[in-house]
This record gives sequence, C-alpha cells and structure tokens, in this order.
Amino acid sequence: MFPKKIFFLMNQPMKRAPGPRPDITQSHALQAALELLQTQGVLAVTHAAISRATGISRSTIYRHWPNLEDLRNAAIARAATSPNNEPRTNGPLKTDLTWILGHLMTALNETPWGKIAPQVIAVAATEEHTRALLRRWIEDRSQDVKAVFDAAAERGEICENAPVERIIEVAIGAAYFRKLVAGRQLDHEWLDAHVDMICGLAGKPSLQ
Amino acid sequence: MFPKKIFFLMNQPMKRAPGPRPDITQSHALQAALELLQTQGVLAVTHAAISRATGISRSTIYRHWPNLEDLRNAAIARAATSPNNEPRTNGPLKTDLTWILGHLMTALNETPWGKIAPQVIAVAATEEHTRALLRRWIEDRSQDVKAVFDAAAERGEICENAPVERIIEVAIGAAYFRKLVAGRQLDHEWLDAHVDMICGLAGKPSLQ
DNA sequence: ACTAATTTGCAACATTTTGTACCATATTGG
DNA sequence: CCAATATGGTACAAAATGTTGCAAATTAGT
Repeated sequence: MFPKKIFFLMNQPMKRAPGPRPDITQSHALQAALELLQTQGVLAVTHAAISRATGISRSTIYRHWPNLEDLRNAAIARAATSPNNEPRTNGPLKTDLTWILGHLMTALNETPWGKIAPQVIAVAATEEHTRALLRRWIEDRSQDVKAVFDAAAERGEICENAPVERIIEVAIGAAYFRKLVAGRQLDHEWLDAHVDMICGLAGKPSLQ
Repeated sequence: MFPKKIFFLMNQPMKRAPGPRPDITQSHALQAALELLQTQGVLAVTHAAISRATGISRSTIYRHWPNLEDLRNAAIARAATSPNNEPRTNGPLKTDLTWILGHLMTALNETPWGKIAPQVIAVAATEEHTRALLRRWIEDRSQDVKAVFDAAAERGEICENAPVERIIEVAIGAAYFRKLVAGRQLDHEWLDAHVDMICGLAGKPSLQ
C-alpha cells in the first residue's frame, strides 16, 4: 500500500477510466442523434428516441451531455468536421474551380452535412456555438476557393479589379441555395455551367 | 317568431357566428407564434408560450388549430404572403434589376419572412406544406426577376445565349446565402455591386 | 486474482408540454 | 329575450426533460 500511496500523491488525477469505453457509447449516441436530425428534423432529436435507436439507457445519455441542447450541438459539431479538401492550384482557373466546387457539390450531395445543413442554419439563428460552427465551415470553404483564385491571380489569369470576395460568395452561395433552399439538384451538368459562369466573372476576357 | 322561422327555413346554414370575433384571436395567436419563431426558433413555439404572450387560453388555441404543427404552418403561411412587388420593366436592365433586387433585399432585411426563413427552410426539409410554401415564395421572386430579364431581352439588352434561369438563381441565391447562411449584411453598397455582377453575366459586352 | 474506481442500467420522482374532454360563462345575431 | 357559438377553466392521460439513488458490470493497477 505504500508505493500506491506514493503513486497517488505523485500524479493526483488518477485519471484512467474503467468500464465500457465511453467513446463508444458517445459515438453511438451522436450517430443516432445525427440520423434523427437528418431524417426527421430538430424536433425528433429526443433522449427517448436515441435510447430506442441505440439501446443506451436514458440516464447514460444524460451523464454524457447534461441537456439536450448540448447533445444536439455535439452531433452537429461531429458532422461539421471539414473534409480535408486540399484545393488544387496548378492548372488553369477553370480546372481548379471545377475540382474545388466539385468537392463542395459532393459534400452537399453525399455527406451528413448536406442533409443537416438546413437544420444547422435554423439552430444557428438562436444558438451561439452552432452559429460559430457554421461560420467556420463557410470560412473554410471560402478559403479553399480563395486559394484557387489567388493562384490564378499569380498566374495572371484574373482581371485585376475583379471583386474576388463577392465572387467567392456567389460561387458557394448559389450551390447552397440551389440545393438546400430551392431543393434542386446539383449534378455535373450544373457544375460545368456554374464554373463557366464564375470564370466569366473573374477571368480576363482575352483568356476565354 | 313567425318571420324568424321562415328566415331559418330559407337559409338553412344559419352560419353567423356570435362571440368575440375568432379572426382577432386567430390573428393574435399567429402573431405571437411568429414572434416566437423569429426570436427563439421552432422549439419555442408552444401552446403555453403563446397563451402566456396573448392571454388566450390554451383550449381556445387547440380549437383553432388541432395540433402544434398546424399552428406553426399557419404562422409560416401568414409570413409567406408575397409582398405585391410589381417589377419595373421600363428602364435599362441595371435600373430594373436594382429595383427588384432592392425589394428582395428589404424583404430579407425588414419583413418577418427574412427572420423566419431559416426556420422555414429547416421545417421544409421534413414537412410537405412548408416545402410547397417555400417553393412558391422562391418561384414568385424568380418570376419577378424573370420579368425584368424578359423585358430587357425584348429591348435587345441581353446576350442571346445567356443562361437566364441560372443567372436568376444566382441573383436570388447569393442574397439568401449572404444574409441567412453567412450572416452578413445586405446594404445598398452590396446591392450595387451585386447588380453590376448580374448585369455582367447577362448583358451584351457592347452595352457596358 | 483481487481491489478499487468508474461506467452503466434501472427505477422512482418532479416538472413541463402536448392533446382531449367537459362545463360554466360571456358574447352576439335575430 | 333567445339560441347559437366562442371562450376560459379545470381535470386528465401520455410523453418528454431533467434529477437522484442504487445495484451490477467492467477494467486498470497491484
């Protein structure tokens, strides 16, 4: 017992956690919350529903997240982890734009983010953390596109007085609006036409 | 009593409704629901909250709308009534676009619709009627802009192979995204630059 | 293998909200 | 004044949030 006491005194926290890994339960619960959010909206994300879906008891869920809002935020945060999209900045502007906006398109079409984004936007209107998360996501995407434009500018492919910030906003905003608000499809036909349009806004007429 | 009986037999329904005008209670309740939706999101729209805000009893609210979803939809429908924006189609494209997109700007900035739109978009993901309402609103705005473009085309101000449908989507979508998703400001400076951009997409180079 | 820490599941409980039903009351057209 | 109707209040069942206490299962360290 003597060495144990020494050990205890040395690193006070004694942190290691036994019991079934909380990571697993957390992961399951968040996954279930995310699916409810995707398929049935904010109102359907309840402790009872998650418990039914995962088999995790209600009290355990309360232990991990003190209230429902925290759980929702955690689930949203998990879906908002940016896919590491290295933007390509070698080729001509049109090629690079097709690459990076194609990534945005698949993110909206095929990842959880695309499905929960409308809910996130609604929650962000009244909830601080979610608002920050949304801003961050948009900022990240904007930076990706900006990198493409900066490289194109360096190669002299861009009209000097082009309002790059606004063009980026239009490039991303139109995709969001078409898919999430208007409920129309984002496909390769759309992508090509969209990229043409954006290039037309920024590129030098002589290069088109 | 004889004439009364005759009257009764003549127009059977006997429809007139005594008691305090239901229109007023309905109006108050919907107004309260709308304000809750604007300030605190979907989750805050409850019978109790509306009752507290208006003084109308809970049972009366239930009589008017059998469940909460109906009440929400009614409140949303009330805010979605299109402001009768007669688009101007006389002047040059740039002037007309500034007029109609200025109306869109003020709608997003100053009407209830601008504040509840994020909530509406979220609800529309899982609720049929709201989805239809949202589509309708967007369709109406698109038609306004389209009228401007059609008139400009008639005057020969528009490049013939310009993808008008896509340009309209971008014109409206960018405003939505900037205001509702990115949380940035729509002001006259933005409007002028945006109109310039849109004109650049559609107009003949010779006219600019 | 044993101990001790920690997580989990279960049950009980108070509170809030949705939704229903009934009854007395106030209002109003005829 | 009468009859129809809307309203307010209360009572009630069901579901959801959030809290608390306790027994059982799991696991790191000795």
